[in-house]
Amino acid sequence: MSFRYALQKYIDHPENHEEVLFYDDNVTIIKDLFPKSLRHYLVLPRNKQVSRQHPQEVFNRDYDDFTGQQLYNQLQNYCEKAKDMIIEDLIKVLNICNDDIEKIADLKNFIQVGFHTIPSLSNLHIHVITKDFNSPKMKHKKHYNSFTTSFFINYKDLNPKPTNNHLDDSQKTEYSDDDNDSQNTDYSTNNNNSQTCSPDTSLNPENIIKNSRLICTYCSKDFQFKFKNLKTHLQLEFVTKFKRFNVDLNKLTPNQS
Amino acid sequence: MSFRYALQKYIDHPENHEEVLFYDDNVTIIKDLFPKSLRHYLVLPRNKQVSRQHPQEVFNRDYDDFTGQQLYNQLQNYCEKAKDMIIEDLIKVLNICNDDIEKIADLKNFIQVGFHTIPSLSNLHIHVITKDFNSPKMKHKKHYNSFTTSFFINYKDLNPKPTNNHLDDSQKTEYSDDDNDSQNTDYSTNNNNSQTCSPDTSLNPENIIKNSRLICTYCSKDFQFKFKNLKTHLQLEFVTKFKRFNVDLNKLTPNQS
DNA sequence: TATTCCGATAGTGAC
DNA sequence: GTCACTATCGGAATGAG
Repeated sequence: MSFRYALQKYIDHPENHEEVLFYDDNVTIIKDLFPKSLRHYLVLPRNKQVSRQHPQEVFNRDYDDFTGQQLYNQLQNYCEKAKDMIIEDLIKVLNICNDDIEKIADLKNFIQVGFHTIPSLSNLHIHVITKDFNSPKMKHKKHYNSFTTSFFINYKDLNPKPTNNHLDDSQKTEYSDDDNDSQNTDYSTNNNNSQTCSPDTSLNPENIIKNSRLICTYCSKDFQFKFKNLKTHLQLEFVTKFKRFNVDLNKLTPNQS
Repeated sequence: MSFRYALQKYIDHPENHEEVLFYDDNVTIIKDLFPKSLRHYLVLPRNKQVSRQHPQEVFNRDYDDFTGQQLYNQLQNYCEKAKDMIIEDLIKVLNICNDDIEKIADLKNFIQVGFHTIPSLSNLHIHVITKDFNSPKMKHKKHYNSFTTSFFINYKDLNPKPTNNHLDDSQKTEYSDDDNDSQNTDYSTNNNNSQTCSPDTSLNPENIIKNSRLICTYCSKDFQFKFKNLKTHLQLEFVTKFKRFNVDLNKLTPNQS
């Protein structure tokens, strides 16, 4: 078995692995073993047919026992569950009051959910990850850009049912809001395709993560291709964001409670 | 004083420095502090006017007290002296009999003399160096290619008096040999400009040492741009060449007797 | 874009 | 192309019998 099936074991035998946070017949939810942020979980559909799909097509076909739309809705619930698990964990770690709605809402907005355009691991997996990107395992430009450019596909953008997701304000209509959940979540990323590249290469997803400059997700500062500088800066942004909590920042370790 | 005048001290105060092997009013001869071969000496003209010349022009003008041709002839003698010093040193180190003409002739052919097209150090300096290029200080491609491509200007090719140096066999005539010394020396290098590059960049000396592939000077094997592989190979070639001498090869240390 | 190892490539600073 | 330091960029292997 090649490295491309490194996630298979969590699908086949979720009960055997420490890093499994939850499983049922439909999904396994694990801590990413190489977390790129303070919290970085993966939702793994266990259905064999689904697990071998590519992100861009998984919801645009039907399966033996369910439609693409049904699958989308089902997995969306598991993604919400993964988000909730992150929130619950952070509430504990950060000593947040359960009724501090503002802080909790802020944390929810600090989580993004979606796929990589070209995953290296073959088993379909959904990233549920906080947006600090402050982690020792965040080691190079492609790591960062895989979450902060259009290489990252937000889960919401894959809903096979047409919505107003892709319409700008002038095109929005009142009836378009029917099926969207009304949570105050923000899955958006810095999909800065507008950088000057030759047109052919900019369309290639591999080149997007290779050639996109490093833009801070907090403040949009451009670090060109100086990854170390970005790392230092992200650590500062992290401290700025989390120092208001009653906790030793050194104990905010990626995927560790 | 910037690093570009690192050699100035040997010109101003040759008596103060351990690495000075010889000096008189005209030149200082030193061991290169970062030898790129088993033996790597530098001949430094001490005349202020001469010291600030560029290699390509130094012999094509006249000076207050001598002509370019006179300077060329004078420095040629000092280069021969530096070569002789290397030979004498190696005869000792390698336990060679003084009457072993063959081995000594072979060593002479194993030394090259000349300039870098674009020296980084401003004081004019002539490299007198064995052609093994087997040294811990040989650290990257530019080091190697600066001695083995047309970036290296053989001293003989700078004689301002027209000779047959640049004529091919069909153009050679009997009168053209008048002023050349008749020693059995070979200053030639692998000036492989014929590698496929775009014409504009291949003419740029900086691009020659950057873009020329790494070719073994012993066997012409092409190592592309794999410098580490070349290093390993040069060490093997070195052992092959010197194992016939009665000496522990580990003691053949660059510029150390 | 899974990681890790190794090495090639590139920029800087040096007083 | 001086050196030495740091960092970025780039390829290859990775399994299992």
